[in-house]
Amino acid sequence: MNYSRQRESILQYLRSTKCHPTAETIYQNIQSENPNISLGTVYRNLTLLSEVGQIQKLTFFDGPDRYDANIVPHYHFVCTKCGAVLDLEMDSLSHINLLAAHNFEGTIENHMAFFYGKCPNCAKHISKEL
Amino acid sequence: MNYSRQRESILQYLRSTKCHPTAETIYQNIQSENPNISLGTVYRNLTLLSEVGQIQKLTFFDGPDRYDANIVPHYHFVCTKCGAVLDLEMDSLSHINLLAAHNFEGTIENHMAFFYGKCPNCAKHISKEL
DNA sequence: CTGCATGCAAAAACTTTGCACCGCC
DNA sequence: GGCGGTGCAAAGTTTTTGCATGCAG
Repeated sequence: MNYSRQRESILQYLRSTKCHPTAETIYQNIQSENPNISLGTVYRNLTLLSEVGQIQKLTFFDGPDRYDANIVPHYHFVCTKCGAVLDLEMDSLSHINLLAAHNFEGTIENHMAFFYGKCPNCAKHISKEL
Repeated sequence: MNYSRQRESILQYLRSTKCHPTAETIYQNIQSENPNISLGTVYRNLTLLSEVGQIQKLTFFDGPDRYDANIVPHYHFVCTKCGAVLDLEMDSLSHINLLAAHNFEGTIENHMAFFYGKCPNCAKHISKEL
């Protein structure tokens, strides 16, 4: 994989934020550094980087996929009110792979999990309204 | 919500199968009963039914969303080889909500999880090849 | 009748891809 | 120079929506 300024820029941006941005958001935020970059290039590089494991692709219910440069296993929270995606500080749930494998004839390699509810901000506002 | 033959048909079909079909698959399979039904109607009803909690929408990494008439909490397995989606027989992991809530200021309402690996069929074929 | 539901087709939303050109090594 | 990467635009895929019409209550 050759060096490319665009890919570098994407990776830098992704590492600089905890927002789990979408391809579109990344595109907009690196345009100052890469005035001529195209959205297609952003997608191509995001796909590439996640294939080689340098970043992680996050797919939730709604909206476009999001990306995360934090490849240490961790879990995500999605706010059902404002849509924010946050990292959760919690231990690995690797034990649940065993639970899943228990009555299963195939092999369990891994799992994907996310949690949802109200984020700290929205929870605060809701409690005020009551 | 008024009665509609189309919605009834979608629900019936979904309840008759364990395949977790996509909107497209549902559409194709109920055409014999509903020759003039449109894909838009299928989507509209699937959205409606999942909003009122009569069915469940499943979003995985790739491909279109899938739907499940089994609304008893349960988990899914996705085969990384053939793409099959299977139900897992395992207990609820509701305890993981507590783990997630532990260092978190917001509220955890629920979680979504799926497991991936090789399904019984693919696992069998792979072990033969070795 | 009144309003929700439908069929149809267009469009929206998101992502991938073909192609000619460009830049890394 | 060769090969991988890019920009651009077109096309692909999945889902939603506007509108006129149809059916349930």
